[in-house]
Amino acid sequence: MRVSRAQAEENRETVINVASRLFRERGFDGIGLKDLMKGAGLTQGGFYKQFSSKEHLAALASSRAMESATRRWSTAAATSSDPLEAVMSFYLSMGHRGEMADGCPLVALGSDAVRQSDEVRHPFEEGVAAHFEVLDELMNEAKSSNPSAKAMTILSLMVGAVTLSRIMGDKSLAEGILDAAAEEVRRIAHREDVV
Amino acid sequence: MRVSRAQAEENRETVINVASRLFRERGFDGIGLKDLMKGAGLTQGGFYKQFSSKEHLAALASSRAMESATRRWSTAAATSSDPLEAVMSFYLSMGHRGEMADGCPLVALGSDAVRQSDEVRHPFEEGVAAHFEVLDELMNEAKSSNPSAKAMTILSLMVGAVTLSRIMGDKSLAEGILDAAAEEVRRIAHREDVV
DNA sequence: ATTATCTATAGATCTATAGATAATGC
DNA sequence: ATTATCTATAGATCTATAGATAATGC
Repeated sequence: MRVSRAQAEENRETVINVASRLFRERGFDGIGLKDLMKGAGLTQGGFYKQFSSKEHLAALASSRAMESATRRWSTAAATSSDPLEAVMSFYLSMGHRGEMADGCPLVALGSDAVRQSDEVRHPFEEGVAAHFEVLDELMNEAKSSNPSAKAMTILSLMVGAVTLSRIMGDKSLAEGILDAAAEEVRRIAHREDVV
Repeated sequence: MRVSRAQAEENRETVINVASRLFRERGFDGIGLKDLMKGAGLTQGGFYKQFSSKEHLAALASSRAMESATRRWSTAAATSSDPLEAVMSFYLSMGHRGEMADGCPLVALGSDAVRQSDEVRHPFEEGVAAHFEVLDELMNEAKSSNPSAKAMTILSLMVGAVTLSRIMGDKSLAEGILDAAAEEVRRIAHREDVV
């Protein structure tokens, strides 16, 4: 029954990773501890030896999901000659629209996050700030402690577009929303700043 | 105990209205039938004489919330000399950011709606289409069966901006996101279409 | 000896139903 | 007589806890 300390740590990580997917797929209230633990190949009873509460796991899972999303943005940006196109080509795609579990947590859980405790909402807030930074870097915006208006606008547009796209059952309309957003992001990013 | 038929119908309407507020405030899973009925001054037991299931009430409440949101847009547009500014001045405001229960259902329940049954998701889909139409009318876009790219872009941006604004605890950043979105909406709406 | 995980369960809460109650409507 | 709403409850599920089990770690 007992496993090695290394295995136990690995199990804990697996639970967090599974939770980060399942919360995005079904919502914080849409999945219970029994199924979360089962997803990691464990049983419910061990949960409270690993985590202090479901809420705490939600915070850890949200944090991990947002970090993974930020990493996906900066990796795409770093490995392409056109960083913005690289980000848009996965984010504003029908593939991303259809993939809840591995997609952007801001889209999958944005409206839920607002209703959660500060402990759970905070990772989303940090993640948004991190996304702003990636955007400002890839657009070569002047370094500042505050995000640029461009970065705030582009992220709002991208998050909103995927959200609306998922709501629309009509596939061609869903795709139209993503394409319209992509075209607009290009204009915003390439516009010269005027003072 | 029994009330008149007219009063019964009025009670049913009250339950739907209360639900449309409470679902936005706490999420579909965040409130039970007991509290929903109590919000209308009734008890839990009468619920199933009025509605076939909680899910059905969620569909009715979502439909009502989206209709009310669409009406708010068209009323604002119809009673101002600058329709777009009228819509933006309430939608992209800190007041709207802080008011979950009466605010836009797309922001309050957007990510939840995607996970719900078609019966519940459908009112959101209809509501998005209705918002597109209001936007195209107030921008005097050529009448078409499909929404314009401008309408799709503007709604995506506005929904995304309020969502991110609610996630950010930092008030001045939250306001910055709304202001940046407003400025961009103006540019998009006033841009001449180029072919 | 310690401890990671298991089975089992307490206690709360949730949706849905059954049947009683008391007013309306014919 | 009908029926809108009430009280009461069934049955499922959820979070959290208790204590048993069997492997690790010293």
